[in-house]
Amino acid sequence: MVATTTRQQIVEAADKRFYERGFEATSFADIAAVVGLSRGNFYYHFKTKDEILEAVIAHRLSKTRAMLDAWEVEGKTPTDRIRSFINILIMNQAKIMAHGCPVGTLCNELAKLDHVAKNRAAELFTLFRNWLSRQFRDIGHDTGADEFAMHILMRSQGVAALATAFRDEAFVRREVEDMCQWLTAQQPTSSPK
Amino acid sequence: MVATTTRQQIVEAADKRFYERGFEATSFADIAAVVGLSRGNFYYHFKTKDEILEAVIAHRLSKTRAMLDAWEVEGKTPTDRIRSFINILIMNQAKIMAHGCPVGTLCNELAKLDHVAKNRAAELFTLFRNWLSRQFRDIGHDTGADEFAMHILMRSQGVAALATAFRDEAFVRREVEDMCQWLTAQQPTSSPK
DNA sequence: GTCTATACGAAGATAGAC
DNA sequence: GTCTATCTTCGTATAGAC
Repeated sequence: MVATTTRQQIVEAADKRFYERGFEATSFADIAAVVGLSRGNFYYHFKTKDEILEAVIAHRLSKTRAMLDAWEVEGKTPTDRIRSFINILIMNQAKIMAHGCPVGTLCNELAKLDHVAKNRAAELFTLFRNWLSRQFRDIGHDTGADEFAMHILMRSQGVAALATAFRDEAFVRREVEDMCQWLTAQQPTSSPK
Repeated sequence: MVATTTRQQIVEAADKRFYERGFEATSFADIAAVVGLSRGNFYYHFKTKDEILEAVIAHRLSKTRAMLDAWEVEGKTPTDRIRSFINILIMNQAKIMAHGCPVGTLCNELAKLDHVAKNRAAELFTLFRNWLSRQFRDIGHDTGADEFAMHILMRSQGVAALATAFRDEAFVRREVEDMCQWLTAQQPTSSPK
């Protein structure tokens, strides 16, 4: 068994609260209460709020890499793997309807605050972007793979945003279905040039 | 000339700050400083922050209605009018890259705060949705017009989100072009059934 | 490594003078 | 309708005891 350090607990609690409530709206007392720490002790682990944010982003980057690696192993074909990505919208539907996409909403908030960590948070997008790009290359798209990656990323962001505003499950299902159809249509023709 | 009331000035300053910095991150002092008011006097006009938010949303709804009405007059065909909508992504590119979509980011923030006004803010989306839906009906889509409206709304949200994160003008142009092509492809066949 | 106590400023909000 | 003064709460941050 892995002993969960206090630091880890703080990062996980902060991660959750930042996602559910937002970075600005989350206070130290808020996080400390979840972990069961006094506010004073908090500063032993993190000196400033920005330090916690950096730790949370690093934690999310690490979790995301692990998830992408898992999809790499599970999916038989690149197309299957991309479907894993699209399906997050279904898997996390309830959370997305309540709090939006964790990546998109964090990037938006940090952009507004013009926060030093805004580009660091965007690395989360880059992780997905590069992974998707590689899948499209593996399908056979020697050119345009990155454009395809951005397109599918864009769609998932759009669906998440409207899912939060309208909380319409049928809409989410429909758009996921449409994304999968689009994906199928992107298979390069097997006929020779 | 229209005498700008202090109340109007407050609403417009709050509107701008809420968009550029976010609702939570904007303080009374912040808005008061822009208008040139003391904090104390502020409360003569608005009792709570939520009251300002409601006034800002009402103001945005009114501005949006005026914009949609203008597009209605300017655009010769429904397709032209929908293009006006798509083109906001180009027109407001710089602002979107810095602060995201005003509607999407507000809805996201209020959803996280589980704020009483979150559904009120979503009415801004509904305005666009219904307007787009009507355009698609006018094109000739007796069924599915709302689905088309949601699809185009979804795409514009997705583009805005990634524009903020990556600040890539080429990406925005490419996706706008792709949306316009999609739109053209949605013209119902003129051939009889 | 964890606690209590405390400093400090910012923010929301109120009372009352002008 | 605008101001100053004031209150309270909260959030960030520090010092120092256990």
